[in-house]
Amino acid sequence: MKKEKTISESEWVVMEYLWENPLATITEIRKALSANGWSDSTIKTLVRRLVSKKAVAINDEEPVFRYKPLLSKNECRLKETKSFLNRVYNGSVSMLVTNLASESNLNEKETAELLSLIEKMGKD
Amino acid sequence: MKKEKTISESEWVVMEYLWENPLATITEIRKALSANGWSDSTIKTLVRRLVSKKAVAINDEEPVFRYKPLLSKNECRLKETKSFLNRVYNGSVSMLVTNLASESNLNEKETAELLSLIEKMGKD
DNA sequence: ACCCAAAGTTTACACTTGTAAACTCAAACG
DNA sequence: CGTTTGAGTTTACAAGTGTAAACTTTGGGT
Repeated sequence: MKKEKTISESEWVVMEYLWENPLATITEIRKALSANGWSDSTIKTLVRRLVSKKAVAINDEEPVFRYKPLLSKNECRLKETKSFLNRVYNGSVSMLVTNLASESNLNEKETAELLSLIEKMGKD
Repeated sequence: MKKEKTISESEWVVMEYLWENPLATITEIRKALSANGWSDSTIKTLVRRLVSKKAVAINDEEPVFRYKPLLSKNECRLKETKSFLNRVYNGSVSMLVTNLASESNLNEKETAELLSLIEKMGKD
């Protein structure tokens, strides 16, 4: 069993940026993320940790290093979604959606339609 | 700013049990959860932490202590769901559902219907 | 040729989480 | 009554996270 390193909340923010800007330099990353109130050091640490988790790779052809995500946004999302679903909703998509629906303002009929569609998704 | 103590993954398992069995005694909790491979001590620690996080209350009227959840499953779920949505899907329900739909086997038309329903939910 | 700022590396430190042993105290058993 | 046992409390300890300072090296400017 490998370790299955997870991406932490703060690290996600960095990943989001890298997904939008693959091959960014640190300067770029710093510029963009310092708005979050993070210091230089913090950002460097986050990037370094992502590299050591093999979520980001370093391109060191040129004088400057460029950082590139190794995992796609989609695969990360799916993984997170799955673990979230299991933890909070026993893996049941329909329960999740029911909850979302009840939080917003769908009426009875709409909710029913929604659920029947979800059912078609097969394994909830 | 209050601390916003969060319930960890392991603690969540304990909460699940308490939601099903409010006012359970430790012995009961232990019996039920030792199946997860946790030692006695571990379970006691988890319960204690939940108490200190004010997620669980102690009823000490009788000789034995009984533990009771202070937060409902629904409110915990909603809170988790919201933070998950923000973290992973920028708070967009429709993006989440799109992703779930694409993972299963909805066809074009079904997916479209699903999305239009989700749109009716207002704020994505 | 020399200094500085920025890139990259090392070290730090408190808090949370997973996991659990050790200790204390009272009730139950024999 | 003394001993075992389980409930509750204290202490432990490594890994992960948030957050960042300090140190080192090096290309660019003067």
